[in-house]
Amino acid sequence: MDVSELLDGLNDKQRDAVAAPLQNMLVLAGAGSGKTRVLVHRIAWLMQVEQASAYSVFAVTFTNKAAKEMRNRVEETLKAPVGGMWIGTFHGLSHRILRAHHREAQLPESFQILDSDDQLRMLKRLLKAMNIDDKKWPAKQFGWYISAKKDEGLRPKDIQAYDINEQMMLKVYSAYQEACDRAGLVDFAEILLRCYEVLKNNPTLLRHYQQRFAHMLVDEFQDTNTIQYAWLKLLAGNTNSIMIVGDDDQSIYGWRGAKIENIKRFLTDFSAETIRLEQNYRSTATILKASNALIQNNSERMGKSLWTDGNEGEPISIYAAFNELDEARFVSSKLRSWLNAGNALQDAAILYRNNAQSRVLEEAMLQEGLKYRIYGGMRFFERQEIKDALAYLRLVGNRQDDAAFERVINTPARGIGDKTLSHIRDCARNESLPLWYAAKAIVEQQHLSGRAAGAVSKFIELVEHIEDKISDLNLEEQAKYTIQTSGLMAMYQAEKGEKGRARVENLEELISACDQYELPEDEEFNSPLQGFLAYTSLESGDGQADEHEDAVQMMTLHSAKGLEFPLVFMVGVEEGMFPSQQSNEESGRLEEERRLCYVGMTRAMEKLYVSHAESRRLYGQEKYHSPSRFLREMPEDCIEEIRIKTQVSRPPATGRFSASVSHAAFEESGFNLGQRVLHAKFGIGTVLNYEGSGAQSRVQVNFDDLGSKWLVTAYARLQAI
DNA sequence: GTAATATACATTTTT
DNA sequence: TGTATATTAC
Repeated sequence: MDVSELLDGLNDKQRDAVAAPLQNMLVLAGAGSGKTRVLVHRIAWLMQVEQASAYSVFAVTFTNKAAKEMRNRVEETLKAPVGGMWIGTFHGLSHRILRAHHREAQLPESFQILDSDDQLRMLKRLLKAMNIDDKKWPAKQFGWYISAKKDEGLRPKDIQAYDINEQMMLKVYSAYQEACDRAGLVDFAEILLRCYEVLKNNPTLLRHYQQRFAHMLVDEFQDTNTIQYAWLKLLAGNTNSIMIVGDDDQSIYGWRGAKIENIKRFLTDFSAETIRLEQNYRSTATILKASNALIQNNSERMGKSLWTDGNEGEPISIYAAFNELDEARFVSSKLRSWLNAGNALQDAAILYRNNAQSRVLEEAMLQEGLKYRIYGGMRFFERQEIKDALAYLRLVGNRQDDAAFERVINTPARGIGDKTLSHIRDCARNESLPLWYAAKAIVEQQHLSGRAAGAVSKFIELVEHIEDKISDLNLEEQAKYTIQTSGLMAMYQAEKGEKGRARVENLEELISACDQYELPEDEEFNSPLQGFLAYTSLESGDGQADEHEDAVQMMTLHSAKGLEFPLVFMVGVEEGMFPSQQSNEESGRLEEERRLCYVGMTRAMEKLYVSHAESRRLYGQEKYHSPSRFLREMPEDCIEEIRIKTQVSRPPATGRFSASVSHAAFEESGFNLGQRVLHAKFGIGTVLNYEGSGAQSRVQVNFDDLGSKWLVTAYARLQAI
């Protein structure tokens, strides 16, 4: 392959990054500036020009999807498979190191991974055992605390608890950690922290990896947290060249520990050069102009301004809806026109701030007969039936896995109730035994009633039988046999309705996933099953089928990061929704909300619609939100206010919460709830409610002509009739 | 063990 | 308001 091909079609800045000398580098890559392309070409360049071996390349991403894409594109570019190259997620790569050095990490060879759900169950169990009131101390809080501390690289011994609250947190953290260690379990944060510690405490090992990975690349660096940064720094050592790619303006995960300041820290810690990619190949000039203007309201930016040599495009359309139903209907009708104009639905996306907003939209799509696909939600390997099956397989491979034991001991129901279980738990705690061995001991010591003892020993026999039987089978047969013999299949087959059918299908899907699974050759697993189990924990499985069906994409703004669509709707752009209520001025999270808005806007390639609703039913109550400040931050010449044509025009556009009808005036005027009233524009209706006081009061009227759904806030010009 | 009823609670999410 | 989970009743 001709080396110059690697630089062809790149702009100057991209070329600078790809062909830079071996040094530490920050590529500040704006949205749509071709950063993946740069990363991929850089790897190819290292191999072709710098004679780097595939073994020396280490590339880190946050998601499996990104890792997969990078690998594919590298292979495409080099026109050859690249074995030996480490491309993966922070967790995936750390896990790989832990597997290879489980002894140094003080983990059993068959250690298993706890996902957040497992972690929560584990904590709940622990809290019960420790007699901690679940009401006063919710398990979730502990989970959050533990993960946050681990993300900071802190073990219980590193933490000083100054108040009672933290003392409690610490106590549970310690107990939880002990329980995990005993059971050979690691949670997500533990994977990173444990890997970091292993490397740090084993200089020889560290040197080995430092020497091997001469070329490190990191994607989405603005999302790294403390431990990830420390881990990278450790691996990079003093001599390796590391290229990080990121965009401080797209940092939207501060709430889960990401440290935006890691980018700046990198510049000093690694004395790195900065290259800015500001040419955008995605959006129209108008969309970019508005996005740039918006993000300029943030302080402490590293500074970057996107530009394009493309078309100006259409203005951004802003729609003020009466309420969330109107908003949804607006979106669906626009999508209908889009489809009728010969476009594909899958080229359109609806973005919202929180998942709860999807429902009304979903209903509107259904009504309009438009196919849609909602991102997020339950993933394949997180489903109940799948986790049940995996728990059997885990227990077969690792009898110490208490989490798996708890999950399947009475699934399907085999007459082992709470009482028997607490016997087992007590014994396990007293003797410091894994639950499995405690159960065995209890049966042997005949501490149980006949029936319970029978049930428990039958369970023990079952697991041992499965282990015995599947040892010579291939992975697919192992899964099949386990799902059948455990009785899971029968149990879900007996479950009636659509749900049961779907679960059976999922179990079958799991078996075929086993069939398709390929054990990575260069990773150290003691069995294919071991590899598959790790795979299911680290790769939650994209889940939904029908991916090829033409459908509108619906997702939160967060999950839209990295994607692009010709047509984008950003809905619910109201104060209190976006920026969200809890991200107000005092919280110090406003800038992150603004970045989120920036991310949303820059998803749009051709056309962007932004909408807000004047009234919105939220948690059973009608809320009145003013348009988001973000709307005001978009330059006027980039936007166009639109309204749909109905017989009814909108209420006055501005000052709508001010005092045309004050509370006092309203009462004085003799209006009552249920009163029939006439509005100059909306016609006749019934007064439903009025609330607030003085200049803030609002009157809600249900207008006859608008249908019962149209609850409109009428601000003035009401006449009693 | 399941079904009915009470209660809490409600950004954002990958691994 | 609607959902997920906990508790209680059968």
